[in-house]
Amino acid sequence: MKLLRNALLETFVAVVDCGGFTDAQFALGITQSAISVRIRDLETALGYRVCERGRGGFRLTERGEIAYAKARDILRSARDFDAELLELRDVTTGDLRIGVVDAINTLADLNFGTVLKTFLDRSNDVRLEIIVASPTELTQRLITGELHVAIAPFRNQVADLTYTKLCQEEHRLYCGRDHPLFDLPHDKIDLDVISGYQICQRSYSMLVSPELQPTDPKAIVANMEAMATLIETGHYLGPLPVHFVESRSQSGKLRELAPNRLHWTSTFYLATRAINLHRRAVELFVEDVLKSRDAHTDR
Amino acid sequence: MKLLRNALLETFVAVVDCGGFTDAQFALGITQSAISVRIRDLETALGYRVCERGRGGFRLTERGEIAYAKARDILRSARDFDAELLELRDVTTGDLRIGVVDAINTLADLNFGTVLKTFLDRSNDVRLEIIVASPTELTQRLITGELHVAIAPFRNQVADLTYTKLCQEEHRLYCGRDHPLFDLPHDKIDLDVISGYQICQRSYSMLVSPELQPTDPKAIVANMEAMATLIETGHYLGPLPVHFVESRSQSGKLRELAPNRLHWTSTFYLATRAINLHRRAVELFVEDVLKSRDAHTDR
DNA sequence: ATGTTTGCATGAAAAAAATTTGTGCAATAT
DNA sequence: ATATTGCACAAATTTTTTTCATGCAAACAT
Repeated sequence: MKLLRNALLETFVAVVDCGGFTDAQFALGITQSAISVRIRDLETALGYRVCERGRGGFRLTERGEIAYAKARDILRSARDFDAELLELRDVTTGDLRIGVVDAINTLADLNFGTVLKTFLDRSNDVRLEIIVASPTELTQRLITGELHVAIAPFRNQVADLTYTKLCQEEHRLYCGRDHPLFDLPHDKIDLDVISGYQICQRSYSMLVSPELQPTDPKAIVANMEAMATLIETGHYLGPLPVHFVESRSQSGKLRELAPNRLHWTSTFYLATRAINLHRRAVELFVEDVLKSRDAHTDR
Repeated sequence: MKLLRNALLETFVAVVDCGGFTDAQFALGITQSAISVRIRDLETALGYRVCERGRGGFRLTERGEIAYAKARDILRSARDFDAELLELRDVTTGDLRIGVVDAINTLADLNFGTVLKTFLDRSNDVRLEIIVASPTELTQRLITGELHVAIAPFRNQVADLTYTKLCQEEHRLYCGRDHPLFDLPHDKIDLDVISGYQICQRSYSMLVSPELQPTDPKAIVANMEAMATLIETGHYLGPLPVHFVESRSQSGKLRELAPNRLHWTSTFYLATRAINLHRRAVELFVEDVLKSRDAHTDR
């Protein structure tokens, strides 16, 4: 059911997403002719052309770009609005837009997969959307309402959001099989030795201790897989979450460096805007996350 | 033109505002019968009853109350959305919702009336809405988007809003004709004498100096007129803006107390959310306010 | 009590709006 | 040159919305 539907805007967004009228037919379930009329009506109402189309290809106009962005936003709000009104009865429905950082699957203490399963097992008709991004970006998207909840190691917490501590993640420094340090005895490896080599940085985190912070890192990655790949080249040292290394049974390909001295923990939080808790779907998901957390800490 | 119109919700809100179907006919320009069908459709879509109606009177249900509040909010957003898209061509249109504190008309350095006149003289088709409330309330409404701009002596400024200094307002302490202090010579009046009498407080401001702050004030008002009225009873002393007293030619009815020692100034700011400046109407209004301010400070 | 008025519901008819069908046109690909 | 693709448009059709006419029940007046 759609309460705050709007054919014109939905058509516009669908057409842009499909890159033209022809494909949007199937997405919208109406004929190309109807689409043509709708876009014409939209443009008449707005008083300007939103896109160039025809055999020459499909392209948004300058104003069309702005209108598209705004239209997508308002349609998202409209979906959330619908969900809020519908959830006044007891059904759980609407969007649930979750943001996470990457490599969260193997975080045992969180057990993201199980949480999702628990949530979905209620057999509700929630439309799930999972976005992977950096903590900074997740914060931004929470504020704009693009996300309902996010799970990440939030370092700088903003006032508009509420954070709930979830679990710890342990990071250690690794090197690959081809790296000079791979076969060196433990007692020969100290901070001085390590700091002689290139360290690959995580773009959004400041995990590595200050003394190892290279002034001008030669490699920066925004993804855990990419970090592991770079380390495996043997050209870089780099920090990785322990659970990530173990789960990939890469133990043979990577070596921990100075495990006693070099390990950092980052704290994972669940973040959300208070207003989102009015949404039943959000409330239930948060409940599931916390239940999972407590199940782990109780042991 | 309405782009993101929604007949069902608009009908619902209109019906609530009109207190029933019969009056809403004229507000909406459709027959009572059509309204009946629309409300029925809305309730079918939502799955619950939003209001009780009939000869017994009109009353929102519990869920209806919530739905009404949400519907009004989303319709407001929808109007703003329309305006944003329409203003991509060069017309200035849509809502302009301005918040001010009371007794702002006589604030000469601001000249609110002239600013409004300047704005309206552009003969645009902006729907103006002016809300009078306390600074705290104005701040709240700016954040929720209920207001686009506000002019008030904002004391605690929040991060989400941007403030621009406008002008100063001078306050002094006054007493009414029937007050014991009205005829006392100047040199007999000092802080000690004054603090022996009841002082009427402005509910939202902390203007009166700490030493005169009664621990348990006997009178609190949230309105300048009310403050003046109370002072005129002769039972209270109270602070008033100088321009306010002068403009009402109340000079004879009120007396300044210790004008040299007891005067406070509050600073007026223009506040807005950065996002609102995307609206042409808002941008132009802000421009007008600042132009008026500069015209005064230049002299 | 009884009749009247008020406020809303409902079915049928009418009006309005949106969609499909069928076709044409222009730019591109073959 | 011919076929194809992507869209526009007019007429016909379907769907939705509104009005009209009427009914009903609760409140009100007498």
